[in-house]
Amino acid sequence: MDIQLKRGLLDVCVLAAIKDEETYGYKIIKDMKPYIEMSESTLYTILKRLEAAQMVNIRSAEHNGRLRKYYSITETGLKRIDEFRDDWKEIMTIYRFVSREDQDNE
Amino acid sequence: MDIQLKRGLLDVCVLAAIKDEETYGYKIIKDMKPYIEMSESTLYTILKRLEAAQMVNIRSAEHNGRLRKYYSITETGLKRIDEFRDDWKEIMTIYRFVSREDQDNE
DNA sequence: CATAAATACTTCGTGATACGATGTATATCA
DNA sequence: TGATATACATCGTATCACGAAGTATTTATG
Repeated sequence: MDIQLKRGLLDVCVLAAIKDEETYGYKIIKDMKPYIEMSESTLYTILKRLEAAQMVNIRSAEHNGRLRKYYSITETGLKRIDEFRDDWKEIMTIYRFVSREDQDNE
Repeated sequence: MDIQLKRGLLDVCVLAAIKDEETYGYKIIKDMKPYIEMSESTLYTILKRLEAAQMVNIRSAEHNGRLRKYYSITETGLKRIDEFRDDWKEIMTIYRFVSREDQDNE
């Protein structure tokens, strides 16, 4: 998929992946793969950004002798998903504008 | 609307605005205003980009003593709109992923 | 046992691009 | 006369997705 088209989607996708359960970076990438793909460098950048915006909480915990960072969503993060649903209405309007057929032919 | 969300949409919106009739920059902005807003600097950058990609043709003509640049869409430009429709299917999948409700509550 | 692959996270540099600010120039309107 | 609309252009900046590369451990695979 076009990289520019992904830009407004990725943040909210990651939030959606975290929404239901505390999870960690590597798992997020695998969970989202059927829907949208992103590189590791992208994901960890996004997670940092979401933390700075206080949309996720981070907890470090040992797993198999290694530290793993677990992410959970915050109220602000949930609000962000709701806002996306509002944006979606605008996007649908745009989509109809772009994909409309000419009145005359067909 | 979130600036990042617009990024993949703007190019194809401009193409859609040009699709039906030869038009010019200032008019495009006004035509699209109900659907999506963009600054003039953004629009003219996009038009240049679309020209470089041979998705639009440019014709300069005098209007009221001033030069005005008229844009029309090319085959490549029409193809770009079609490709966007394919991308749209992926976007819908992503939307469903983001906006799904939890299975348990509600 | 050695080597490869998977897991897990990090840092760095780059390229694409939307925008505000600013500039230029003419026409129209109050 | 001054403001507003029309019409296009240039420049610098901030955001951000990505590939490349690095670190380190665990788990196959031969």
